[in-house]
Amino acid sequence: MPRLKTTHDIFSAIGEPKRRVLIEQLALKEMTVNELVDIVKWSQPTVSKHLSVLKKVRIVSERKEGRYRFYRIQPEELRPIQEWMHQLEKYWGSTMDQLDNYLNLIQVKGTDSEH
Amino acid sequence: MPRLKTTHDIFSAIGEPKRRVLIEQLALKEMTVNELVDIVKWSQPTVSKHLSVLKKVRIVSERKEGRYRFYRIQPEELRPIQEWMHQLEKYWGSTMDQLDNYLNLIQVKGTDSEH
DNA sequence: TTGACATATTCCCATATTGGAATATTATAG
DNA sequence: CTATAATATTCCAATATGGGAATATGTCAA
Repeated sequence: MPRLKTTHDIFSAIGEPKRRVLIEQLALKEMTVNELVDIVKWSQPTVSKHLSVLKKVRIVSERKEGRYRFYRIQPEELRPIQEWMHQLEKYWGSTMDQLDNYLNLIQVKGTDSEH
Repeated sequence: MPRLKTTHDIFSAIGEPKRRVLIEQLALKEMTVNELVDIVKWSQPTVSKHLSVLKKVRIVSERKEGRYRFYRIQPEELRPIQEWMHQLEKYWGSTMDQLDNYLNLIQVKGTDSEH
């Protein structure tokens, strides 16, 4: 048998670098497709398509207003990832905890959203 | 221009469900390829290949011992993911923090590694 | 209404990805 | 040495993916 389907969950969604960039931008504020296009400098269809998969996995939601569509992050949807990481931490103790503390302490350098 | 390359970083690596299963198993203990095969019930080449990409992104390391190869998790390599999430949290305040607390409190149900 | 704007969708192509099967490689046992 | 165990690698086929270009859709402005 050939291969199965590629489930489109949160994990695979953020596997795409461009999608991460979109998320980073939308983390700052709700935005319109063209606003995003202006910022990231990709074609409008490219942005729309990526938004579409982000929408499918619920990490972004869409609000229509006239001919504009505002996209906004749904942070809770990152929960599965956090949970997954925490599950793993259970078996490692220190290593990741240290990181956690480190990060909580230093609230850190610039956003790394270089595109 | 057609498309570019798919950078093989940690994010895309854990986008694959099977790879997550392998990580979950290796989180418990260092293991051999065949041990993993016994557990997950996929073909040996399938396991080896996934291990190979996990190795490439450094989330697992390999220790040779005779004809056996022990694979082990390198937890620090999940750091970029944690950092990324934390960066995002900066802009959201409560939502994810609450989750964080919740998770730290209840150290939780069984592993969800059903295969 | 009509034209322009904002966005989504479709079609196509190049490439990436995964799994299976077969085979190569390495190392140990006998 | 040789057979076999443990694992990696190669080759192949099916499918998924992402981008470009063109087009469709919906909505406002004049």
